Amino acid sequence: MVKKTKSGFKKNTDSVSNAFSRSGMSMQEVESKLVDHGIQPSLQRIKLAQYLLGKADHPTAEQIYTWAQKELGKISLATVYNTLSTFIECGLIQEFKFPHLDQVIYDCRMDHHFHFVDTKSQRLHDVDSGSLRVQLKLPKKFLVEKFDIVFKGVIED
Amino acid sequence: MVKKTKSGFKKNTDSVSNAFSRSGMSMQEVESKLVDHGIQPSLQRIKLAQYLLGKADHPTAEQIYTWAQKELGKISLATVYNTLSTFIECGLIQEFKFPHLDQVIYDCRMDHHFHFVDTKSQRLHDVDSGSLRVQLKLPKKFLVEKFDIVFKGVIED
DNA sequence: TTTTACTTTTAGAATGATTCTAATATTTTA
DNA sequence: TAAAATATTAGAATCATTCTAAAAGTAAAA
Repeated sequence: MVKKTKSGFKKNTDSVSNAFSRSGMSMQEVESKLVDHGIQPSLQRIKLAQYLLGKADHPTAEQIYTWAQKELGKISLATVYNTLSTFIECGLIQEFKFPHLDQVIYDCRMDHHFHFVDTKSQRLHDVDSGSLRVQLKLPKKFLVEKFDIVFKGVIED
Repeated sequence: MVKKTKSGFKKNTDSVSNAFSRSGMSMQEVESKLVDHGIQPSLQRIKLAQYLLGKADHPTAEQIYTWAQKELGKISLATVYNTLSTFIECGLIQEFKFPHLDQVIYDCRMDHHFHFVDTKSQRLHDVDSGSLRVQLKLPKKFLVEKFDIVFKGVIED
């Protein structure tokens, strides 16, 4: 379980490199963000959160794992999945599944938004919910609670 | 490969039951539909097409397999998947992947349409493309070629 | 502190949908 | 009919993700 703690706890920061000291959030900033979300800030969680919140762009679990291995030297793939589940549970990130991709992608944007898939690069771009208007005519017994949209296309150079 | 043939060919119709003689298409109708699409009408293909085109409602491969086993007595799961691929390749059906489901669903509607997921029953309902209007404001370099929408909600009794 | 109770991390096994492989059966063409 | 092509099959392989059960780490109680 992930429980709130009044104060953070000591971490074995021995093997911490500071590849990100210059980009994204600092360890401290990430740490308090985790605490804010009720997540105990272990080293692995801080590092993964740092990547997810500051550096990554719609990464897959595999990409996160690869990055984390470089960063931490050694981490279990199970930890990556466990941590991602925890982050999702606690509302730090969301996950998306796309028809064109057999892997889940993780997204640090927590607002309601959509995605554009560049079919050339396979890269994802965010589409703000404000840039979209949807009108739907259905029999009134269909009560729509939410909808997902994925746009596919190319990006002109 | 699936090649056009001038005429149909003999099938071992020995074990054919006619559970569907009263609903959906007849074997003959299905057979010519297959031929129209350049698909050699084997017994397995006819039966699966009969199910997909006339009886099934957004089935998964598993459901198709289960039905086919009852209908044909014996059929390989690989045949089900092979046949579905063939049907898709030849434009007889489409496949859809949904975020809420870990299996592909197969759809005999070939027009552009969308889906509504009833979160109570998990059942899918078709949404005609005409019942939807989407306005999108993106930077002009984003050239949208297509989009998928999935609506989620409940159906009032 | 020291003990005790939790929580986190881990390696590797398990799962489950789908695809692959390579052999056999069936059908078409020559 | 023989030869060539296509279809079907059982079972193995794949691959992302989840599960399991043990080991390591951390916090709170005594």
